[in-house]
Amino acid sequence: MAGYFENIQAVVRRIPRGRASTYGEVARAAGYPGAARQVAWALQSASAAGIPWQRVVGAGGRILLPGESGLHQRFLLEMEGVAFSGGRIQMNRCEFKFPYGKKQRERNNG
DNA sequence: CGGGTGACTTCCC
DNA sequence: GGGGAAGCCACCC
Repeated sequence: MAGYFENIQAVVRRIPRGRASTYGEVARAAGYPGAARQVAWALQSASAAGIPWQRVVGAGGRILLPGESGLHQRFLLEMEGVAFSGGRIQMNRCEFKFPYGKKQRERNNG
């Protein structure tokens, strides 16, 4: 059985270029509703190398990563075409919604 | 086992 | 829109 990291990473990898999702949504799509903090924890861990971590943001499209890391994240997102307005991502245009339902969730994890 | 921590979220003022 | 409170859960001491 895949562990926490693997499930979360598999889900994050599903987020297409130019789109973004939230910690809570990723947690839900990975099968861990309510584990938003663990998503953040998984991303900052060493195993996060190679996954599009920048596409995961806070509820409402806010970047929660503090300091320069946050600026870097915004830069990476703008580079791939994610639209910002004010300090937030325009989620109405750029949010990626995971397909839900049993089979589809298996696809997310697998 | 208990307590502190955090790239969270939601609700309420 | 800022700020506090509560709920959340894996990790580390």
